[in-house]
Amino acid sequence: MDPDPAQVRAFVLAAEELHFGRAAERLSISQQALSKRIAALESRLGVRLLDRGGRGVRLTEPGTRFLGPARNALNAGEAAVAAVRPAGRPLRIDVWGHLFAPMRTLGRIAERSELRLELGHGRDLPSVSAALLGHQIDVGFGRVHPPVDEGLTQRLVRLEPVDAVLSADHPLASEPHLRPDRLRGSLLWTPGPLDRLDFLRRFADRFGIERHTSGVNLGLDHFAAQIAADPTCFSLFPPDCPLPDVPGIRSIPLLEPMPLYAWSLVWRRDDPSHLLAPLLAALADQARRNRWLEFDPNRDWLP
Amino acid sequence: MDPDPAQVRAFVLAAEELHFGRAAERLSISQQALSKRIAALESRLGVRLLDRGGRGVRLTEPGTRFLGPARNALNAGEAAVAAVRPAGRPLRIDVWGHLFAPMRTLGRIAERSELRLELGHGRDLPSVSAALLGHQIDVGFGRVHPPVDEGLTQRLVRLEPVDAVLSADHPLASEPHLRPDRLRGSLLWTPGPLDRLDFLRRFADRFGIERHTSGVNLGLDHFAAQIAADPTCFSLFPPDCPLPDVPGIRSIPLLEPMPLYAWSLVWRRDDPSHLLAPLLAALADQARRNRWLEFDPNRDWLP
DNA sequence: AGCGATTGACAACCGCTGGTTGTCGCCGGT
DNA sequence: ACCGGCGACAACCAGCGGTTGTCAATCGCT
Repeated sequence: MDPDPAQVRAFVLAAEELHFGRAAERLSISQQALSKRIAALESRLGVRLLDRGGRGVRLTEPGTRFLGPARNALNAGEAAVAAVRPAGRPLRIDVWGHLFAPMRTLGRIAERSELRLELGHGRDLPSVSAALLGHQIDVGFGRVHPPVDEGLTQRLVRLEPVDAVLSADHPLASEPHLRPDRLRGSLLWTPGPLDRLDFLRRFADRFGIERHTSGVNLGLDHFAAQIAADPTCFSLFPPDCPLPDVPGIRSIPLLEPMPLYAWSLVWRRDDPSHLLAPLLAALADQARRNRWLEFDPNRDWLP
Repeated sequence: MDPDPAQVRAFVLAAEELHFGRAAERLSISQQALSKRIAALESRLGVRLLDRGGRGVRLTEPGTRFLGPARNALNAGEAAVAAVRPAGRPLRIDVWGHLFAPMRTLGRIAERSELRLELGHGRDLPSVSAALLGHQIDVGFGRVHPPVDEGLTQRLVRLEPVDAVLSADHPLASEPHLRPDRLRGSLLWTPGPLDRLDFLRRFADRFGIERHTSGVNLGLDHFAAQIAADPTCFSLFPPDCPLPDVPGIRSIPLLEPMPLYAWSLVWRRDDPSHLLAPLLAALADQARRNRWLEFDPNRDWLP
């Protein structure tokens, strides 16, 4: 019987990393799943491929012998699909909205499926809509607030919670979590003109919070430094996005309600390009696996 | 993502046969399953590989382009496992019992797993037991009647129904099925000395049937010719084994009760050879898939 | 030594994939 | 026009392969 390429790839990665956890990470599965895969491969081959000693992982002799042919087999497989896959042009996609790492979701999607993306950056929904209708891009990704332009469709693909991020000197800095209305005394610092940051505006309105707009967006490090320096300010930031390594900054989950940022895709309704389908499928898959679309009106807040 | 080798192999076979049914047969799966596999592969590649017209199946242009690399990928996979699989010696196995095609079960097993078997033929259980204990063979396959020799273990692997086979001139020849006791007027013809054909003897005893033994076993064609020539005789034969193409011969299912022939494996209890495990696993697998081990005492008869 | 952190294995659970059987529609030959 | 052969479609179900939760062993740090 043919070896399962998923198992073979698991072995190759484990052999490269010599570390189950990291190899699993690269496959974006759990360490346990990777362990099972390799165990299954070893049992099918009837040979131990890796020595798991207390001190890390090492290749056994048969493991060494297997590694090369295993890589060849994987390459041959990919060559086979490449032989039929019409390369096609990459999918042109523009991202907009809350400035911080808005495309890490897309980045992960793109590297896990074999989609080819060409990422751009739009200023806001209207500018991206215009680019779509002008055929400069194929898809837009950001927070959609209705009504969307005629001729465009949208689909919600991810609901993402946000943390409050504030200085270590802020009075609330040591709370384990916060109700949004407890931020009422603080100033919501927004890195850019507020009319482009619809979510922040609505958040402030909903919870009665004062806003302070700095004129210009100088990037993530500057943002973090600003927050760290001013104990009267705070801002919002997604928890699964690594904060820049600035001392004196805290990230605190918001609960009751938990504010959710809604990411959607927008595209021309009549787009005949078949490039979109794989992207939608990959996003739907990730959404299911990571429960990106769970919404409980009693628990969550959505502008 | 890597292509699933099961799907690729399905495509390669279908491309060779240009016929879904035959390709499915070679994979020993159903035609529907093969159809789904190929559809899944096509959908994953986003390309149609085969044209299914009313007049047979034909390769599309992308299909032609894919075929070669696909074969390479499969070969590379097999080369990889061959690189670690210690070839080892083949498993020596002896078969005995009711003379007709007793090893077609094993044959199918052997060709579907990548076991290497060395088939021999023993006269009866005692002779095979002796060969086992003398280390001339590793496993025996046949109908085991207790007590089995000290130092040997056995496992039941298949229950197989038997048909009555008789001449077209036999009075019961046009029945759709028979109760075994309706054969009481006929002679059970046994191709060989009855003491080696324990099943036939017990069958005759149980249903009160007279036996007639021809001295010597002259092979399957001779057997069929004998039966066809004598309308007072009948014998027993497994229904899924093709009868030789002799005119005037009928095979009729037996019901109420349905007699079952019990095939078992026998081996040395202390055999340290790891060669046995895959065989047992493959047989267990086939038994599950084909319901080889279903037994209902109200419906079936087992000597 | 003792403690905590790290790392892989094991168990329970579960949704989905890929198999099965049963049936249908289409095409071509007689 | 009918019949037979072949592939597609539908419904169903077991098992695989993933997840989370825990445990045991080892190593480094105090």
